[in-house]
Order: sequence, then structure tokens, then C-alpha cells
Amino acid sequence: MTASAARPDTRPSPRKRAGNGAAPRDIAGDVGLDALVGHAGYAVRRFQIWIFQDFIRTLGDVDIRPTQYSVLTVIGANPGLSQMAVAKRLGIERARLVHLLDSLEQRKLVKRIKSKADRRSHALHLTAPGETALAKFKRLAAEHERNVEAKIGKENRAHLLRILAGFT
Amino acid sequence: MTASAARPDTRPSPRKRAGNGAAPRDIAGDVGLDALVGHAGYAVRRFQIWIFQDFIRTLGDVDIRPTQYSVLTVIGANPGLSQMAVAKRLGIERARLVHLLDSLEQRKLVKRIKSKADRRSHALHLTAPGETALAKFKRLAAEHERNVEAKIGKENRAHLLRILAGFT
DNA sequence: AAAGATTGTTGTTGACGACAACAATTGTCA
DNA sequence: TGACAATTGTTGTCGTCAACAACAATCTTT
Repeated sequence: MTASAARPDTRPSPRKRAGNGAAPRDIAGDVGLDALVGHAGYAVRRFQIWIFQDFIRTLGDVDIRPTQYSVLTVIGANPGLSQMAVAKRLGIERARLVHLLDSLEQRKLVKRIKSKADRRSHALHLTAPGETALAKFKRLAAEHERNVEAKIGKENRAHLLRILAGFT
Repeated sequence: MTASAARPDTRPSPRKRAGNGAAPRDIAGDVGLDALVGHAGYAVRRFQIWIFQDFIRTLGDVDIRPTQYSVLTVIGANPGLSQMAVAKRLGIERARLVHLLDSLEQRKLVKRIKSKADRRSHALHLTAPGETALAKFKRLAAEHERNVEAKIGKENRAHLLRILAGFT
């Protein structure tokens, strides 16, 4: 959880002292991050870890991970897409998508249909149970989204989405 | 470093076309995300991928990855910390930190000193070249941070850091 | 038809998180 | 004091994931 709530910038000077190996400090209690605070990447990484764990936990009963959810969502919204198109849209490699689809196809959620137009490619579709399952996943995903709101605040979440809109 | 040639990242605009369930799909160029837009986790994941790649690229000449940089920064700011304390502070496992420190110690950037107080633990310090190297890393990290500003805007970055301050 | 590009697939590599087990050491408590 | 539990660093395994490389089948271009 990493409490560390109120911590103004007033840190007692990073006291550098070499030589002896004895420097007992509060274990995990008050370790200064100093330069690390203020790095966007670090904050985003920690936040992403939290948000993914909450997603996995909230969708734990249906055993759907964030990447699987994104694949299902894109296919559901755009039936007939090729694997290449899905991979390009989601920013994942087509080699990676192969395994993702293998798993989803084994679970009878999606199906690969050999395209008549281009016999190299597969047209991706949701199965009938896949459609109803996705509807349930979306309800759980909305619940996860409410968890995010509860964590950082409703308006902060909205603002964050606006800031990062260019990356979706 | 590969740097992802040609950067297919050139997305004209978020272009939300939500609402209707009908999905007019263009083959590869314009795939609707629909429900995926509006998920904080997706936006954060894409942003984090971008930010890490930029960090790795900007610090490419010195061959320092984000996790390594965070370890060096914490040790530099708190000399004498134990491995357990560093791991707990950064949210990484102590088993993982072992390999990270092995690498950094091989490069003569940090050193493990057997603690006199607790002979189980190691007191972590930067070496002399480690100190000067970290100074250079920090300059490059600041350059990376300016790239983030250029990408999302100065005030947006500041606001984002404020929103996510609780996760650092 | 020949050459080149694309699509799906398989495989490898390396970073990373989650666990489990272990020796050495320290802390605790009867 | 001595037995027992907890901690620290280490090693190892397993699974996820991104980045590449190579390949056969199939377009596309010339």
C-alpha cells in the first residue's frame, strides 16, 4: 500500500558518509527517495502496477487479464479484423497475439475464420458465448474503474484520461 | 537500440466515435476501440510503455534502465541502506534486487559492505565512480523528463505528478 | 514468371514479478 | 541459558511479457 502520506520536501539533507557499514535507518519506514520523487516514469510505473493488480483481482473470478480484455474488446467492436490489424491497434506484437488468441480460442471465446479474400489472414470473431462473456467482463471492468475513482478521485481520473488521451 | 523504426505512433487524433454499437471497420488504418477508450488502465499502460522506451533511449549511451536508476538514486540518497530496505522502498523483491546489485557491483557503481551491526545484512554504498556516474545519469534523466514535458505538456506533467503522488 | 512484401507461426532471448527453499544470523521466550 | 521463531541475503523455478529472428504460405509488384 505504501502509505507515505504527508511528506513535504523538507528532507534532512542526504548526509553522505562513507566508510563504516553501519547506517541503521528505519526499515522501510522513512527512506528518502529524493531525486526519484518528481520523476513521472516512477509514479506512472507504481500506479500502473496498482491498477493492473486491481484489474486482475476484480476480474479474478472470470480469469481475464488486462491484455486479454483489450483483445476481446477490440474484436467485439470490430468483428472480422485480422490478427495483424488487432496487434497493430493494441501495440502488441503479432507473435504475442498468437498465444493470446490460442488461449482465448481454447476457451471458446473467439474463433479464427480463414479469410476468403486473403488466404494468409484470419478474420477474428467473438463466439456466441464470447459475446455474453464479454458483456460480463465489461460490467466487472466498470467496477474496476470505480475502484480507480475511489483511489485517486473522480475528477483526477477524468483529468488523467484527458492528459493521456493521445496514447490510446 | 532499434528505436522502433518509422514510429507508427503517429495517430492523428483520439477520434472517439462512441455511442452506436455499429462498427464500420476500415481494414488496418482506423480501428475503433470503443469501450477501451475511457479505461484508465489502458491509457496508463500505453503511456508507461512510451515513457520507459524514452527513458531507455535517452539513457541508452550509459546503458541504464529505469529500475537500475531507481536503485542507484535511492542508495545515493541514503548510503548504508540494507538490501531489504531498498527492496521494500522500491517495491521490488529482494530476490530481484540481488541480480540488480550483482550487475551494478560488477560495473563498479555500488559496493556491498558487510554490516558490523547486523552481520546478515549488507550496507549499500555508491563507489566513487558510482557517484560521478549517477550525476551524469541524473542529467540524462532530467533530459528525459523534458521529453515527457514536450509530449504531454508542462502543466499536464505537473498535474499528473500531483495526482499520482500517493504511489511514490 | 520472378522478386519482394505481408501474414501467421514458432522459437529464442532477456527483463521482470511471484514463490519457495536454504544457510547464516539475530531476536524471543520459556 | 537454550530451544525456537524470524530476518537477511541468496539461489532456483515458474509464468508473463516485450523484442527479434526465421520460416512457409500467400499476396503484390514489376
